[in-house]
Amino acid sequence: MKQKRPKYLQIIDAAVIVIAENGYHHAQVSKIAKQAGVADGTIYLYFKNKEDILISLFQEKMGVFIEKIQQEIAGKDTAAEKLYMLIEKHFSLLAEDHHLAIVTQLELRQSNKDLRLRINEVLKGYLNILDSIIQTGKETSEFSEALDIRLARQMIFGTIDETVTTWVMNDQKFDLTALAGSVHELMIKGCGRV
Amino acid sequence: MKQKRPKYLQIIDAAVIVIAENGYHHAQVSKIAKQAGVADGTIYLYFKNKEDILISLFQEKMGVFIEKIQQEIAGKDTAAEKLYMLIEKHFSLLAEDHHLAIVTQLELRQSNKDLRLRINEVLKGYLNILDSIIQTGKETSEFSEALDIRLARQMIFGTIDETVTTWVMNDQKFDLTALAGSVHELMIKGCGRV
Amino acid sequence: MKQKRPKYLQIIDAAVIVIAENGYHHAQVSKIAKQAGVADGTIYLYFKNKEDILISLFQEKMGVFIEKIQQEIAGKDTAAEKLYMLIEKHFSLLAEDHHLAIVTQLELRQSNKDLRLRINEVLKGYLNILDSIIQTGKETSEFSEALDIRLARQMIFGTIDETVTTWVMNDQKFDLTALAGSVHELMIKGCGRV
Amino acid sequence: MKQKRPKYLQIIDAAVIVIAENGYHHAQVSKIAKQAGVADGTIYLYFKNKEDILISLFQEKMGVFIEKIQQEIAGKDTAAEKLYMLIEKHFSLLAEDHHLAIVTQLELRQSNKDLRLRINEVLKGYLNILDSIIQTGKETSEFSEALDIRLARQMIFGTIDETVTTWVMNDQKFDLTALAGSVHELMIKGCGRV
DNA sequence: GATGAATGAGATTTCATTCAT
DNA sequence: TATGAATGAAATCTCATTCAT
Repeated sequence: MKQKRPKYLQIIDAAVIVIAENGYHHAQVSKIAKQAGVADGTIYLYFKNKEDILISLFQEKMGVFIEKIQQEIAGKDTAAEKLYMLIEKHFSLLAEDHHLAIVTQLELRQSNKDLRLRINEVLKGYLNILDSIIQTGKETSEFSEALDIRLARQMIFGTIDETVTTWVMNDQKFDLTALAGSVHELMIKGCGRV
Repeated sequence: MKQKRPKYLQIIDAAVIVIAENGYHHAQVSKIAKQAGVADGTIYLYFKNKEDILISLFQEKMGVFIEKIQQEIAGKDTAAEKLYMLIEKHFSLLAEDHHLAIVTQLELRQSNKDLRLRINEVLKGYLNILDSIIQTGKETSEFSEALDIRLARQMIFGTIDETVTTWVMNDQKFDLTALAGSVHELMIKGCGRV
Repeated sequence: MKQKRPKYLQIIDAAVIVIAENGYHHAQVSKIAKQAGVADGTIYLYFKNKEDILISLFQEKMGVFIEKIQQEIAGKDTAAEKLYMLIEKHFSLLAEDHHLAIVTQLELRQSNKDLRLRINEVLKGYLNILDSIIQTGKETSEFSEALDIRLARQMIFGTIDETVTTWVMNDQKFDLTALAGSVHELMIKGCGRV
Repeated sequence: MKQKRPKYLQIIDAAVIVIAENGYHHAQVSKIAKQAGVADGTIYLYFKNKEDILISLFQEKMGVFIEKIQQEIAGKDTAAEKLYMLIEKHFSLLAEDHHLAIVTQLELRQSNKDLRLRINEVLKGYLNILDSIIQTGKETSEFSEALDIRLARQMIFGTIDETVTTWVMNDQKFDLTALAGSVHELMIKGCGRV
């Protein structure tokens, strides 16, 4: 018997769609409720307030994101392979969900400082994966032993993020996933031994 | 006789301060007017609307930014040296103006999609410099001939931007300019020949 | 076998506590239900709507109030003695139940005009006792024969009510019951023969 | 040249009318604005928020109230005469302004605890006049030297207030001002020497 | 009788922009 | 040019009540 999808997820998915299609500032609670097929007030049975929807949205989606990436890289031996899977998965997961891509790359960044600080907390889980890949790479001598982990992390995340944002800004016209190889190569060279 | 500073610039400088100190969403036109020492209505003699203030702000400040960077790299011979100056200047110019750093890295990103598209237009001038450095590097064989210019640009800009944002988010506690060397090294390795 | 306390009274007592502790405007039906240990919907099996809870509360509590006062004054001979018992009992009954005092003196007065008109209906039972005491006093010539019953009633009720309200507003810090004698003296002089 | 009536008073007068005619809970800011002939937003140029309108209303009206009463009693010699003027003026001022009477006796009492505490602050000015009349009466031996000032004040204010409220509740059908004499007599007897 | 998840109407306040002076 | 008082649209959230189980 198919279990009824909990309203909690129903609302989060509705929020992604509404924000992606209307923009952060035009994503009224009433629109989200309508999209989710519930009454306005029902939203507040599952979320404390509007901001809570957005944080939960990010946590929920980023949680799945991190989990999938961890599954993929667990089976890989080298840091280079792990990094490739991370980039490839990052690109493909967003390429598969255009709405989510718009929300994470453009709309959620319009939130205020407080919200962004809380989003950054969630983001730490992702950055920790990156750090551990880099650390592994240094230990196996795949990467330069002089490599500053924080800088390397900023390079990798900054490059990935900038690439995805460019792709979204260009209306997702080119094949994002196809870039994984080249981006990976750049990163590996940057991290690599001289 | 010293010319009276045009109100236009007076208002832009006021906007930078008000946005940096109050945040994008609390930077009301009336606050900017007060900081600039003019009446609310006066703002509209110099700017079409609030969005116009923000775009003008970015144009004005980015214009100076680009000009200074171009001056610095004009005297350098190699692509590597040019890239170093760009990174160093990028870091030092923002390190010198904390208000501006907050505005460009955090606050202006809360603007809506339309405004950010127009900001991206302004940003192109900066990215063009980057492209020409990379192109030069490829022509002189400093950089790999297989290097994808767009990807390299995204790596360099993404890394610089992520580094500055991290610095601002950490309340500008560490020495940003001191990172120029390490960041440059990473970029050069990423762009370099195998 | 002790009969199970009817839910009806259970809910009324819960309402007194919730209103006293949270204030009239924060006394949601759901809070009253929780305090009473029943489900929200159960409330509506015993009361027509929220207003009905409040009126019933006042009826129930005022009924006991009137009954006790009538018992006390029945044994007294003179109007003066009857009036003393009324004042003393009025003060002592509220001094014994701080929650109820807050509800009747402060919170229930925030109700709208309609509700207060209906509360006034209930109050008439009390005012009738007052009227009959005054009438008795006039007949026995304890009180001035020129005494206007309605005015005398307003004086007595107004004074008692104002005194209790002052006591509640001052966080019930002084001994309300101890004032019965002085208040009684004032009233007797006001009502008395020249 | 007739000076334009300040918007501040215009809005307060509008608030009295709207609250009297619609009841406290249906007196939306937009209704008050419409009645005052200004835009909704204009209200907030003169008042911090809705509660501020109500407090200002009470202060403004009570200020006039107190001033007029003080003028009247200043010319009187005995405490009894002063008390008579106070009662007579209290009744007549409210009898002249039915809207205001409804607002002070019924509607404003529906406000929350905070607001009522602030209203009580304003009321103190009135109660101080009462206290000084009673004090004077005691000093001139018009009143009993054993008279408790606080109790006497509660009797007088309680009786006046209860009388006015009864009058308002009865749709102002009887002649309130005509009661001044009888009420005064009651009070004087209550306060008087045995 | 009892439950409690779901409903949906309704109002305060902000702030970019205008325009008469 | 410069002013600043006035405008008015727009959206979050609460909570009394219902009804399927």
